Amino acid sequence: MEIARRNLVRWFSGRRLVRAEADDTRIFRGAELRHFTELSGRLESLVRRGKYLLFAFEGGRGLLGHLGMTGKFVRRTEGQGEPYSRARFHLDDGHVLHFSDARMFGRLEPAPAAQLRELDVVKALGRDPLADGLTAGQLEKAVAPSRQPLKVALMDQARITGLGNIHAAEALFRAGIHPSREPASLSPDEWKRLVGAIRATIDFGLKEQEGEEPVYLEEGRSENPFLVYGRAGGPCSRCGTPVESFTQAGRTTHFCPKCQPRSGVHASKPRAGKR
DNA sequence: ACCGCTGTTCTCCG
DNA sequence: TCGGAGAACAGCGG
Repeated sequence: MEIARRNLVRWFSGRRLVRAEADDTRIFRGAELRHFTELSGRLESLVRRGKYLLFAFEGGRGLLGHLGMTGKFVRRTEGQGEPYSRARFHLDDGHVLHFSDARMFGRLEPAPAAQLRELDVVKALGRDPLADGLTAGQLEKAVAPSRQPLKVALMDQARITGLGNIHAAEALFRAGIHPSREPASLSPDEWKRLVGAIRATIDFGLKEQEGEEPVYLEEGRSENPFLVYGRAGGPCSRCGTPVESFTQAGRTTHFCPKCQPRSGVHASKPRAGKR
């Protein structure tokens, strides 16, 4: 999402939106299409909060954007097609920015720019490690109260925002902490390692995609760039032990059983009032 | 050809 | 309230 933001800022820089048009799909979340097609002019600001983008256009109009699973912004030239293009920004330099999204889990919801931060889904977001900074203490305060397994708690956008399934697994691997650990059981040193690992995971992801057009995991890459995600059955990149996977809250979690030992894991479901 | 997976929320139940 | 299951949707690989 941060790469998408940087691309959009660059593409819009010094240019004007001369025409916005789109297909009427669920990405507009029921809003009237004219609220989108009325957008025009300069992009005055583009702020990212977690996985959301807050667009502010000249004239006070705005958009709340989210890529969902398969959404992406791509730049094409006028007249050039783009598969699964759902909405298009025509710029005054002959380029067209497409919001392309096969599964349409993404969102491009028109709203007055001044109100974007007040939308419920935005207000509900926790601290953003990249935009706000994150200390070990802040991470602990946000995540330790969760009764969920640690990886699930890290993906809870109301605690800290921005981590999805891949980055949560990658951060836990870097920190050497098992994804099923009970958040309240982490030591001060583990919180410190985890916050550093989150930062390293984000930095790695940014560096990895720097200057690239948005790509899917499988496109344009011969090889999985992640340390543990998607490597089930294969050797751990650090110790060679076979990587394992299991399901947490409906998502697949990958981890190395040796680098991320099971000590301190949830017994199962901790019951209140145990002694 | 079918089945089971997929960088994400959101709602509906128990 | 919290947490799990299923839904929204379409493609891809085994």
